[in-house]
Amino acid sequence: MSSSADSSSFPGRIVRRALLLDAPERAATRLLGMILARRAEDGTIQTGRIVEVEAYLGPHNTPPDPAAHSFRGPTGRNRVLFGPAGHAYVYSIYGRYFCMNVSCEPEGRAGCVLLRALEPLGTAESLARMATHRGLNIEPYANGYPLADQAARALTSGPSRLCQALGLTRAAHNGLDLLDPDSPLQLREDGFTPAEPLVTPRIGIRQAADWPLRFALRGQRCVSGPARLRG
DNA sequence: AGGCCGATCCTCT
DNA sequence: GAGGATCGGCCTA
Repeated sequence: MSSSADSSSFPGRIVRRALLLDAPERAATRLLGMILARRAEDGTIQTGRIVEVEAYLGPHNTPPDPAAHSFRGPTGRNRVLFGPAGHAYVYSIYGRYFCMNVSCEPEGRAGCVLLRALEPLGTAESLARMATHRGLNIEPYANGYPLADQAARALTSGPSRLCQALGLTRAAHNGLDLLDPDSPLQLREDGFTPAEPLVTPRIGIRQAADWPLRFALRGQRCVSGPARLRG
């Protein structure tokens, strides 16, 4: 048998739910440095370290967050946000992409954290799988690390890129408990301790465009956005 | 029933 | 730096 640990089990250990039972700004900074890990139906896994996030506030806040999907209360699409902390909220955008959030706060409060970028992790085989998911040529990934900066960014720098790389869809992943050891999509931690994050306004929104709710790890190559927002 | 628009990405200039 | 793809969801009527 030549099944490497990488392709059969997730790295690190499951995150404690208490870390996410909190306001989105605090949950967001705690998510930085954690690992998002997905097990595909064929048993392979794809993983990345979270390097950029954005907080979206629930409608109970004053003032409420007009950029949040929960702004106008529960709907069929956003109901996961009003449920318990630590679940995946995956939605489709522009008809062709998905974005993924982590719900936070106690049940009834709809705060959440958008995952905007990952540093890809894993073996060459795993990186190549992510490249295939992204529709990229696997050749730059077939030898594993070190990955060129440009190749790493092409994989997982951006909220919809990371969903593509990990094969995340609304149909398969929306509502999953990220802290359940049997879940095919989990949040893990491996002892990585990030420094104080860069804090900026959120990207790509029109409402509340100046609220400082984007958090990124300084010096991380996969952080998205224009240079001045990448630390 | 219909219209509008987006927490994006990619291509081209 | 700008524009197009593409469609589900939410709002108005």
